[in-house]
Amino acid sequence: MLSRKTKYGLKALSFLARREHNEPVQIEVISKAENISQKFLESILLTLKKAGYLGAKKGKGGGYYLLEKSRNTPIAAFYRVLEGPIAMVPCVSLNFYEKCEDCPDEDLCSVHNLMIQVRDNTLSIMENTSLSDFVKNQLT
Amino acid sequence: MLSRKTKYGLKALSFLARREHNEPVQIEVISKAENISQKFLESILLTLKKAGYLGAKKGKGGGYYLLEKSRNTPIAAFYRVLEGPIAMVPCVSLNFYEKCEDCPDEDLCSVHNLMIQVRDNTLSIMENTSLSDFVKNQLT
DNA sequence: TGCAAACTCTACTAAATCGATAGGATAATA
DNA sequence: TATTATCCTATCGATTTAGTAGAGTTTGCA
Repeated sequence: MLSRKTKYGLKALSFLARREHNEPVQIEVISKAENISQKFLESILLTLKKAGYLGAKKGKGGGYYLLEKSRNTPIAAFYRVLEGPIAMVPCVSLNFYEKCEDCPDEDLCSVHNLMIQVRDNTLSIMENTSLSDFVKNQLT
Repeated sequence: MLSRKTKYGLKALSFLARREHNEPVQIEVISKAENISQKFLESILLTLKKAGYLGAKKGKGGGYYLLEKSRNTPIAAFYRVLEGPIAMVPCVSLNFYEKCEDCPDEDLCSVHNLMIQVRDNTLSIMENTSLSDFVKNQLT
């Protein structure tokens, strides 16, 4: 299940990407447009900024803005920052690998082998969908 | 992320399916073979029994056994019983659908549209992998 | 009949995570 | 220097997770 954090983060990115110009938008504007608790969104946008996907400007006329390169960034990248591993089990994670304590041999674990398939499929979608693509199939 | 409950449940099903005959196996045997806390496994197997995938026999020589039809049951079915929805967001779930409060129009939500793709891909794997298939690619 | 084996069921708990909220610090603008 | 808006830390209640404890029930067997 997607956490609200990730969902809200993607919606906010989507909101910013739908604008033609990457100009600062106040948190309040995004939170109202997307029906997200403002304080919660605040921390999410900060995370995305620290990860290098958003810029921020303080003071009057300030806000968060999309960094141009983020338009070509795959959703997988945002997902990893917001949610963590894409894999359903740490032992098949590419970026967050961890061995299972209970499993002596991964190659013989049926769960492991199935989850590799699931990961590959999910990954192929998330890696091949950029933020621009993500936003493309909708109006406004 | 897969919960331990689901992971253990699938491992236990896998253990039972790897045996040729569907004869009762004590919880203790499964828990030791698969390195699962016995008490925890107890409740998981009970769940799978109540869902109609396992049989149980009490007393000496008793234990849990696989119902033959479970061999042809897709992993998706076990997953739903153990973990819940396969979809990452309730608004794209086939079996556990719920509308998002924050989303006025699902068709215009980029998260919704992406998660439909992810769901379809994951589903196609889990619906097309039976317990027998699941176990096929391993020894012992 | 009675005992032991094994599942059944209810209840409880410690720890972690989630989804926020509060409030002050910092920086930019006018 | 006052205002605006992000930055940052800390806290919190509710829920979920991963178990544990222990008594109850059914079955097989001597």
